[in-house]
Amino acid sequence: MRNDEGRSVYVISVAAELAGMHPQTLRVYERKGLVAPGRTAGNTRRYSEDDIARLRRIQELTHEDGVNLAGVKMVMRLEERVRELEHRVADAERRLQDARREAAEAVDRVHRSYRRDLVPISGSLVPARRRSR
Amino acid sequence: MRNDEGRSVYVISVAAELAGMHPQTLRVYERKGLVAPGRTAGNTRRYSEDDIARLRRIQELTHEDGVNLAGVKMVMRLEERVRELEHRVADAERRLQDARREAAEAVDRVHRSYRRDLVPISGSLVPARRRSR
DNA sequence: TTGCTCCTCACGTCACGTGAGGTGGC
DNA sequence: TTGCTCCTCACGTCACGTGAGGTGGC
Repeated sequence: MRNDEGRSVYVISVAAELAGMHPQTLRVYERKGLVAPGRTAGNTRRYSEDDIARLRRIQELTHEDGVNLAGVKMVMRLEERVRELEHRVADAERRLQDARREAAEAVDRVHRSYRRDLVPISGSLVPARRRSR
Repeated sequence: MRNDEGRSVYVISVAAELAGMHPQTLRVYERKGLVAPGRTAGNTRRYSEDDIARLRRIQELTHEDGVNLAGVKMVMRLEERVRELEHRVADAERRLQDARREAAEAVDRVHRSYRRDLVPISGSLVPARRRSR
């Protein structure tokens, strides 16, 4: 999803303004591998929303945090890794919940399978099932 | 564990040599909050093994990766976060394995509890238990 | 043609490492 | 006393942003 080209709509002057940067700076960032805008057939850069977001993050890191470009590159890679790991933690913990619920249900099913076989007519020692349904 | 002081044994000149740095540089790094060696009663810095490892990591980041000090600080914080998250993922997945094994055992226990009560004498419809034991 | 784009080169500023210089306690 | 430690100040180097200058295609 969101891998559609054609969303790369902003020409460099507009992208620079949106990101609060000098157009020349955007060219430098591309040369250093910090951002990779698309190109038109005529070799003109086209910046996507994601590119703009990335430029804004670079702006934050350099201006507010004082990180240089080598640092920006490494920080953004690490932030990506953190996001991925946070996702994996959430996923693993969700699967753990599922497994525990499923385990309780499995035990319950086994109990019921035996009770169904053995105490269909008379009263039972186990608590009565709820009336409804 | 390993929070024992007293392991902070290296004086600044030795620490600098171990880390491959100028002593003055170590003082600068402390002022910038990149490393926090202990101090003796006489106000002399004492560097621990952990401090040395940290200094070596800073050396790598600045010299090999070209990251500046603001970047180093942020990168090391993120690397710490990554380690923590990797630990949490491993932990969650281990607990998932445990839960699944425990679930299978619980179901098995329930089966056996009924079989013990009901079919102690005659043969049974369920497959025979393994002979051994 | 106008206003954009593309590029390279150059320069001012600032961060960083480190040397100098002077102090004080084992 | 010697050799360390502590500190501050200063300076050379390098990264970075950005302006200048010249080109080419909608």
